[in-house]
Amino acid sequence: MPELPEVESVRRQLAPRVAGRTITAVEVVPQERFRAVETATGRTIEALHRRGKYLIAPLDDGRELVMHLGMTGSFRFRGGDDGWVPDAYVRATFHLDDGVLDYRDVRRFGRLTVVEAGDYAGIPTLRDLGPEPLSNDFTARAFHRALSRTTAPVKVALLGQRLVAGVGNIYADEALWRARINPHSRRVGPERAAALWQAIREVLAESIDREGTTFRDYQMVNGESGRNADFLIAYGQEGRPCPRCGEPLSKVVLGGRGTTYCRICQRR
DNA sequence: AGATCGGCCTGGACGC
DNA sequence: TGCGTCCAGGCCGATC
Repeated sequence: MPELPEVESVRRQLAPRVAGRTITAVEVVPQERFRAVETATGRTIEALHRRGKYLIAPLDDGRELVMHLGMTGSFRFRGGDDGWVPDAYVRATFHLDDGVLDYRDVRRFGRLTVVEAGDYAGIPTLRDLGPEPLSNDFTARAFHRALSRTTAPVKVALLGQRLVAGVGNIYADEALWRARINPHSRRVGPERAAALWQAIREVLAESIDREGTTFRDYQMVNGESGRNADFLIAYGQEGRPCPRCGEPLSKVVLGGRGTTYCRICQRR
């Protein structure tokens, strides 16, 4: 499940290979979630940016190719030495002036679309996206204010993308464990908010350094896995002893998402 | 307007 | 072995 560190790792591998390249042809399965992608034909990709879990490629005509990997999306180049051969799960293919790039997505939760630059009216999560957690726009003070304005459980609020961009189920559980905050909490005071702010930045930065977490499906452009899975303390670790207090970690469903936490040292 | 919930989608794990 | 059921979850749209 690509979250910010995984998408950033993809961006870092993809950017040098697509920036400045011209799209000579596009093949894409006809689906609403791939709307207007074929109109990128003939355009040159100027750069590759990331906002939250979205990849955004400005084109040379004032539009942007916006990409979201969903749960199982990945990009792979043909003809490299990584052994990639297109399979039945390729949903789109970009023919570039110097190579062929496949978009593969088993579960089809991903999305590719072309919009006027900055016009995200049709992509509500991107339109309403919160600050980049590793930028100076993300401050503990503003994070606490934003948290105070919502009544949802803090875990659900973190997944909403409006308080902060790019946090998904893995890093929400990791950050809440690190900050000792109960995922059900609907009120988080300034000190605990500051601890969570710090924990979010730490878990994301550490995972980027390890090129992301491969738990099931995530793979990089070169087909390799991220190295952060071995360092997960909470996500997917239910029943294992909490490294702080030894209590077996509990699993509940919160906001429709599996949530693993320590009921002792993340007490409400 | 914000909170909540079901649907999308498919492979893999599990039970019988 | 094979079949059925459940689970994973980011986002979106409908409903409360």
